[in-house]
Amino acid sequence: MAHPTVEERRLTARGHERRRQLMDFATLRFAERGYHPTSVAEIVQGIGVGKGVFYWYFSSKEELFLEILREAQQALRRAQRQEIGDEPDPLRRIELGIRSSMAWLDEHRHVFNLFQFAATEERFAPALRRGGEVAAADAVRHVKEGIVEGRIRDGDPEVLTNAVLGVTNQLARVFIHERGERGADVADAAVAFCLEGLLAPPSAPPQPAGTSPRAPAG
Amino acid sequence: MAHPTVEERRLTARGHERRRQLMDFATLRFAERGYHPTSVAEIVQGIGVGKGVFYWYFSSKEELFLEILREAQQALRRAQRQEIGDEPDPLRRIELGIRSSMAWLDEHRHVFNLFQFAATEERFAPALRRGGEVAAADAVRHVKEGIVEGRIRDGDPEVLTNAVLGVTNQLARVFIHERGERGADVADAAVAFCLEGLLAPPSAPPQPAGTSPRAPAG
DNA sequence: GGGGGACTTGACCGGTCGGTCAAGGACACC
DNA sequence: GGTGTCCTTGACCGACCGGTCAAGTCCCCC
Repeated sequence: MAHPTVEERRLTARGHERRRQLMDFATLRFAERGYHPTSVAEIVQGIGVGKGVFYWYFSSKEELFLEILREAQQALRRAQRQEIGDEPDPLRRIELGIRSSMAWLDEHRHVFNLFQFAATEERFAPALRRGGEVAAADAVRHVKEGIVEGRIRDGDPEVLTNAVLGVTNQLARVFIHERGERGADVADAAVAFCLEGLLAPPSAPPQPAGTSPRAPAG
Repeated sequence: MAHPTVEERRLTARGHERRRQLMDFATLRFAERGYHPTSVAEIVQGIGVGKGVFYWYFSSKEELFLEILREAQQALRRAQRQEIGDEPDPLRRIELGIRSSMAWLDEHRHVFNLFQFAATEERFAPALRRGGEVAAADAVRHVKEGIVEGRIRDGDPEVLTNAVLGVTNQLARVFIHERGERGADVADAAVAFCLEGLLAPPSAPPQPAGTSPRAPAG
């Protein structure tokens, strides 16, 4: 056989570098312009190489996208694990999960669109879901523990977990991705909402309309 | 001029029917297979007409998509307005907003992917955002009122609103769109989470580990 | 019946896209 | 200088796609 399969090709250091270069550039383009509108020709032109280079490192455009997806999910998950460490408190683990996700999405803003797009196309949705479910399973465990300990109110752990994920995603998308705010600040808000919800604490009885709406004592 | 522009064409009843047929079928296909992988040829074949029919009713595939998007946003918003009516209580308005969104997304499951996809492509994102911001602005008003009345805890109204939207979207996507559960049930969970958050009510002091995690008295 | 506008057909076109491949470096090691 | 492996080139290909249009058909109204 003339050539080995792309998958079983042994790359030199220079080869790995090119591969990285292709993946990074493609990620940017996919995120900015979308997967389909970004052609292979555009990608190779962007880093100034011939088309053959692309197909030396990836067997298809689709495979490249799946690879990018896989790597991003892995990295996000790794960031979470590292931040959570061996924290024993389940509530605190959830908080750390939110904060690390926000931080990671803050640096890597561009991958947001990729996740979002992947969910909308038959070919990519399964891969995205597989990764997402694995990550969600971790969080569900923390929630379950929290319920058992009586720290988290009773309810379906999967529902609660997804609610937390929803808050995190939406706040990240709107305030980090669209408005460019700092991840740490957004994380504070997300944590507060997830823990306390909307309601004002019952210790402060409902005030008659017209009183100062802000914190009373500065 | 031989033909009027598509936009200024006067349609008979039969014409409106065809237009509906095209939009409905295209919506399904776009949702199932994605916008780009769905060709115009596929759409017209699906309803058994020639290609010219498509371009009699729409000036381009892109315009069709934008039209579908616009209509869906309008319908969702209308459903919300109708449900909320003139309810005076801001918290209840938020709740009704969540419930009506869930109900609408329950019947129209397919449009979910369209919104998601639209956000990932340059050409469609602005249109999506415009519609989304208008709808969000309503919700922000309710939250602000709730804060003023002391019913909602202090915080940036936009953040709180987006958190609620995030919960709604995520729960709708996972439990309605992916798992096919009933909208009403999912709405209950979403409302509960948004109001109360994760934490167990402080009235019940943290129990020593090992006690019954479920409601104590059935 | 005939005139005209609403609608339909489907072959056709230009262009682009993902992917191939024969050929040719670059570099290492003998 | 020869040999082999890793890498690169870019013209080329077949397929498909969005969009056009000349030629109809249908049907209502005079």
